[in-house]
Amino acid sequence: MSRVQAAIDHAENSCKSRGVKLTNKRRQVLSGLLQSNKAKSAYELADYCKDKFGQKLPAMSVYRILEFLEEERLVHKLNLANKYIACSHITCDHDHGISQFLICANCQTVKEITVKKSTMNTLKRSVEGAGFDLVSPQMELNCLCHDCKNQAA
Amino acid sequence: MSRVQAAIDHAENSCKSRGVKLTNKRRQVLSGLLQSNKAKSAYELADYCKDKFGQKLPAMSVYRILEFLEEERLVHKLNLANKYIACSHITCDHDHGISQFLICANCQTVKEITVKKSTMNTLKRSVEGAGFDLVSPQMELNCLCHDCKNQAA
DNA sequence: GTTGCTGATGATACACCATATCATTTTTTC
DNA sequence: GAAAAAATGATATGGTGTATCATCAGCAAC
Repeated sequence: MSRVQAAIDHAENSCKSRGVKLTNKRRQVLSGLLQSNKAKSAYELADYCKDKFGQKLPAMSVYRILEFLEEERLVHKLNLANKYIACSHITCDHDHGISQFLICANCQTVKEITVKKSTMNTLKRSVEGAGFDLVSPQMELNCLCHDCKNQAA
Repeated sequence: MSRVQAAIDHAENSCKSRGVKLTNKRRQVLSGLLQSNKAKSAYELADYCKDKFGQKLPAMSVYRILEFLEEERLVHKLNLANKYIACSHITCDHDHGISQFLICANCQTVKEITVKKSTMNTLKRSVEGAGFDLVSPQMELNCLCHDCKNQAA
């Protein structure tokens, strides 16, 4: 079974156990995100669904679907790029730590990493010392992946 | 002399020594950013200039001016919020470290802090271990300032 | 001083991301 | 199978940003 199919099956079960429905359209959008490791915009996903499944999908619906998938913790929104990616831990059963996103500014490839708790705690203390609270310890870091870096060189 | 005026004078000298011109419009946009500590969008700055100086300023010009001010290291662009702020170190003569931005998700107040070098190095190593390079070690952190947090409570 | 160059600004059009609103369809539930 | 709820469609609009071409201001050289 493909990695994508495995993730979708997992998502299906997760939704069922939470009493919500992974409808056909929602599955299509999720698969669009799963089949690559690049971040995609809502409009790109609408195009993907039209091309791949032959069904026109209005942008409005894609946004609603992405919102649903976010609530179910199946996708993440990357505010830095205004794009979306599948959560890389869909198939994990265990609770996972806080994700940090490395976004390649050139090719949009995204890698989800976990930063050591102690580093995040240090950061948190700096922030609180300045009179602010982190809304979410999820950071988005503007990067270049090594492929793009080597190409540029 | 007001804090704003001091910063503008400093910017003026800095531009002169770099052989570029801080024109009237550029000064107006910069003053729009300096007179508050909130992040502002290009369009908000255009409105500000129109209201305050009675001169219509097309968005296109504001973007060009912001680009100029960024190159002169007088302002920062916050990609997370699609807004801009004046650099909080305009009036410093010394070179300063890498800035991290705390952005209040509610009121757009921005605080520019410096994180310890060792913390940033740890982060950098994590990123490089994942096959990416930081384009810029400038992070933008989605926060709530304590004022907004207390209001919400 | 006027010719021509350069840098700065204006005007217009357009692309992309996102949401508001109301209509329609599909699915549940009884 | 009718009423209620959930999901999706259609349309309009707003915010951010860029591409492109035109115009204007300052300045150098003759």
